[in-house]
Amino acid sequence: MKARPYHHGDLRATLLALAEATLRDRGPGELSLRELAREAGVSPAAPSRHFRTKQALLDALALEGFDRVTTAMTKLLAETGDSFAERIGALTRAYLTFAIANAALLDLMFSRKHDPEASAELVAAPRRLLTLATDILADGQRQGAVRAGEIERLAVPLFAALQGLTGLAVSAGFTAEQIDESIADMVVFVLRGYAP
Amino acid sequence: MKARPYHHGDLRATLLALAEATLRDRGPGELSLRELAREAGVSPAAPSRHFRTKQALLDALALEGFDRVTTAMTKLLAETGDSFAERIGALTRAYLTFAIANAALLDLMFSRKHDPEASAELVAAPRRLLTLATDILADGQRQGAVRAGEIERLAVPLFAALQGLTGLAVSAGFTAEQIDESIADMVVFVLRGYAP
DNA sequence: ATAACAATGTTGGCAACGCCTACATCGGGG
DNA sequence: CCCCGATGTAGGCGTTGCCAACATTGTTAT
Repeated sequence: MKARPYHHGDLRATLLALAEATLRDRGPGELSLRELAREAGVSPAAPSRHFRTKQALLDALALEGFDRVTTAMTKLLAETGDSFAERIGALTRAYLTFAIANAALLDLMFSRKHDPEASAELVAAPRRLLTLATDILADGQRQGAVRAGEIERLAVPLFAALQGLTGLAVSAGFTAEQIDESIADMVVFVLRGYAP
Repeated sequence: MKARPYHHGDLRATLLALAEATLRDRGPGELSLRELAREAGVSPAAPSRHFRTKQALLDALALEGFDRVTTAMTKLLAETGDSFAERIGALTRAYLTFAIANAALLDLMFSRKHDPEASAELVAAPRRLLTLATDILADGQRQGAVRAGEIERLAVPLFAALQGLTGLAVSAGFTAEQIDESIADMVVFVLRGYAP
């Protein structure tokens, strides 16, 4: 029986979890591979087995973030009614909730700091998120709640408003009440913007 | 006469200029005080006279960015007609133009990495930018182009859309044509959203 | 004039960091 | 049973941000 086995067991997952914790409550600048290794009780060079570079770890973290947010949102949207207004509200609420609970992670996800052509996955991940919204818009068009037009182009203001709202809510430290208000306002704004 | 005088002359301004250049074309991660000093032809510790810490330099850079964008936008707005639609269009165009030309700088300005309470200036700087927009909204209300409501709250979707659009345009690498399209779309969207 | 002074830049050094190469240890498949 | 790939360790290189002590300059007061 060893106090500390030579092999860690699941270093990769442990590192990702520790990294996210550090990211959340100490900021991205404080994230150091060596310190992660220390916290995991492992040698400074061990993480390199799983992430060849620090950026690789950040990319993996971002990818995990995209997975989490898309599954969370698809799940919530599945439990939501079919009306365009309802779905826009659910979309906004879900995204804003995630953004506030994972501000630093979201920053990381959209920071254009990933290597030039990045991993193919990191390019595809945001697209799945995007599709969630374009699908809602397409449904809205079928229901007559959204005016005609090319979906991809119609979607731009929606993305922009959503992404911008999260930034605002986080950086301004919105209270729960302000969040509710801004979601309601945003839904009204979007419904009017897309009305035929 | 000395080839390199002991005193630099205007190290502070030089450092800021070099830092912005580096930021623009090599990214924020590549910004090193020592390298800036090297490029300025000065000893590694010299910058500390003007910026006690690296973050202090970044804060100064962000502040300068806010100054530049607000003056650019106020100037452009001064040359613009009085109609709400015109002013919203000019606002959007001006901000988007700046954002695309100074993507990394804008990132820095809104990165919530500035020290907790930051310098008072860094808190006030975004507010001046914000006021530019709220003033337009207030004018719009007087003209009857904007529905009634508390300005600060009404402004949230506008800020969100504006800020989000810049992020989208930069990260997706919008072409000049796409930029024009998205500005037009955004104006329509906003006008509908605020119509009484 | 000149002495005191604050501002500015230099030198040297510290600890931490990311990353690299070579080696050690484990566990599972021939 | 043994070998081999996967995983972790050891040690080291070059760089970084930051600090303390010292040097140089321009100004200001006497």
